Amino acid sequence: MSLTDKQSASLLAIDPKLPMAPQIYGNIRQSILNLRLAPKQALSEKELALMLGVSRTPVREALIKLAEDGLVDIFPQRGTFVAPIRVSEVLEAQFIREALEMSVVARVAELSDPVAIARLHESLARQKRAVDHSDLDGFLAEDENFHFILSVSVNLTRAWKVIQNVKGQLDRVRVLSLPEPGQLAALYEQHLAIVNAIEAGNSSAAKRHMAKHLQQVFRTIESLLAKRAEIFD
Amino acid sequence: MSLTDKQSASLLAIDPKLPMAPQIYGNIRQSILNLRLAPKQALSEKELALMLGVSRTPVREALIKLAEDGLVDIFPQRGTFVAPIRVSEVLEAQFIREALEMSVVARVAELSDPVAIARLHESLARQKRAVDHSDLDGFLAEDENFHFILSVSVNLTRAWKVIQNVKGQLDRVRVLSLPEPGQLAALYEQHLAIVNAIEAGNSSAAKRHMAKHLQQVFRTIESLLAKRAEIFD
DNA sequence: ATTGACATATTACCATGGTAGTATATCTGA
DNA sequence: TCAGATATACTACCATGGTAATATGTCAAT
Repeated sequence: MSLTDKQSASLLAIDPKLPMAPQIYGNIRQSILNLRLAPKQALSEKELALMLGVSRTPVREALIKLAEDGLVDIFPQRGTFVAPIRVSEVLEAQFIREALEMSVVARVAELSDPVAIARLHESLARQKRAVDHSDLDGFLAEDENFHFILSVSVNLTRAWKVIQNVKGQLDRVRVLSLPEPGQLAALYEQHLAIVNAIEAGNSSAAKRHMAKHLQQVFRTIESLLAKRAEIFD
Repeated sequence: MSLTDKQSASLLAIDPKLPMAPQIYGNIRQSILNLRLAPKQALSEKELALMLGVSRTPVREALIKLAEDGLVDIFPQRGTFVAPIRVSEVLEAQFIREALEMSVVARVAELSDPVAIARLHESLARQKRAVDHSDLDGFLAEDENFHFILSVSVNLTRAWKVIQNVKGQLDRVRVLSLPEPGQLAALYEQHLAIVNAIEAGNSSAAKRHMAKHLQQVFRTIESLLAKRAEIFD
């Protein structure tokens, strides 16, 4: 199927004053993560450039970065395709994220910075509102922000970049399971437990709750493998 | 100072049959890591392309990737420069590497795969030879391989990529301290302790030795900050 | 001597054309 | 009907030219 058929609406928001390559990257990335661009869908430089109203060069740069994220596969002289969801890569992304975020949250608990804790509580309040309104997109954005606050509060911006990169593989799986009832509330409760452990300065409890939180993905994969086999490779 | 003056010899090994951008990336990266390209040195697309006998496009792609690694700073419409060694980024790279490699080595110890253990012993033997011959470059290559074996033996190739990326920040510091006498032998002993813990299936001991091993960088930074202040920012 | 305005040079960024390599469709021969 | 050869279309990759933004050097005015 051609890209143009299904995609023309969402990919048009490019501000010509700002650097184009990062905008294009974010644009395509979002479309891949929410599965509007399906796994194995072909992505041609030329067609994307035409749709976005830019030249092929910044599109190419965006695709290269997506390939490093493992979200697209580039086959030289053959084509570029949205990467299928590979279970092994999802599990590895989970491994990396868990290793990093457990170390991060331990450090946050050790420092026990009041400003950071206040920010986390503000985030929790916004999450609660999203849960109560069943605002899925709002919750997802705030979930991202919650984990961002954790890393940045202990000055680990590079670690956050790594987490964010591998998180792409996980988000693509999670978006398939989150609409199920009760999921959002469960995630909120886990975040709350993490913050409570941080506030108590209990780093080992913080790590334990974080691990439990992140390992949600295992249950998700299991149930999806049966239902949506076609999007896996 | 111009690039052309000091760099013409080392940057010329480009094979035109293979994709150029990755070759250029590795080429420049190596030169930055061994400090032949000094921190704050200007790198212009045009000049690098001229020296390497290629066009500016693949050079640009290589520089973008190096910027993501934090090894160069790109200032749009102003110039691209070798990044100064920023202590905060070195420490964060250390944090990330430690979090990941401790989780990796724990998994290696839990699996206790005989093939992996054999490979690690072979690597140790090569390291021993390099130490006995005071072969610095040989040891560095085998050190890289040793850590590579750990990740790959438990199928964590993406984790290895992340480790390798952040390791750049650490290598640039380490290359300044490694020629000191006794350093190589100490690293070998630490590798040996790690393998022994793995062989015993003792994952917590493996983690402990790995942490001690990696934290060598703290002592290095301390001694360098005094002696070579000009390469820090 | 110092400051401000202006001209020049240099930069990264984007657009676009050319090329070698690969897949697919079409044709040929049995 | 089907296998193999050929032509066509498509791809990512590289080369190169144009452009707006920034830095630097020059010179006049005070």
